[in-house]
Amino acid sequence: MAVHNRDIAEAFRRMADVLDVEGENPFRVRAYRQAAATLESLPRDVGDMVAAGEDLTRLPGVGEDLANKIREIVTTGHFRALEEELSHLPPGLADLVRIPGLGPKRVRALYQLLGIESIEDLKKAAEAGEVANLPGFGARTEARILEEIARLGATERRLRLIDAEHIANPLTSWLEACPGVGRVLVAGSFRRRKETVGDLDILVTAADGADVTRRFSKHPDVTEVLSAGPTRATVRVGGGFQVDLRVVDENAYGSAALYFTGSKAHNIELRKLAIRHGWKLNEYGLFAGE
DNA sequence: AGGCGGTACTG
DNA sequence: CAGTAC
DNA sequence: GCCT
Repeated sequence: MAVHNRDIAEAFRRMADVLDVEGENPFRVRAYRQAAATLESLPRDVGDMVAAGEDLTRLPGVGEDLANKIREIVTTGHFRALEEELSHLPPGLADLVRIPGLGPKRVRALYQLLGIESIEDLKKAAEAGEVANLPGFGARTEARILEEIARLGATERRLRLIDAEHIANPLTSWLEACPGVGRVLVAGSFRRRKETVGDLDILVTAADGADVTRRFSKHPDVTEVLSAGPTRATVRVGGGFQVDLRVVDENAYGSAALYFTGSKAHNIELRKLAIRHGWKLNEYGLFAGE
């Protein structure tokens, strides 16, 4: 059975999760995730490239090492480095870092302090109220963990663009009518008109951000407030769809619109370009370096 | 060999 | 301040 | 881990 890009990407992601929990160098972890993303967006089957003897290191984020690992997976169907790493950990532990709010440090704390080895274990512990007592955790974190676990079963959370639009439009009108709000722009992948949208990134200009995020958090469609501060709020609306609201000053509108429209890869290239010119680019503007 | 994005919110 | 997310 |  042929190995496809998707399978290799999944293996690399799994490797990243395991290394993450093991406390490996975060940049090494990121390299696996980056390569996984490259493979998934690749229009060609990497197996064909291997068969044709093509140079895999030409792919962005794929160097000598990962090219060898891709070849290994394609030709043998095995990924020995992953199997090796997995033997160091309970098999279900690495899954925990996929729960939003849980990074490698918290997962290790759960494992060491409560012996939690899987999402199943975590669910039981959280239901028993044991998680809230851990250092760095609290009642709110515990509640959120349970919600995230419940969401995990639900089928893919991405929405088709048209469905995202039906959520975005009323929110946009509502924000435009909000006192103190100037411009309103739905940025992110929605603005890039991607086929599906994972969340909504709404950019707003206002002088008093805290007031806007506070009002927004009380919008009738908001079912859950994940965070809310003076410049940003993250909420979920009916159906569990995530909406990020960012508030910037009017004079940062242009750079914020650029920044929050992305894509992430595009932003990274732009930042590099700025650095090469001795400048610094962020969501607030383009500035002279240092 | 040395850098790897920069900023905001929670606990 | 550490951890996490974006 | 990759990239410059």
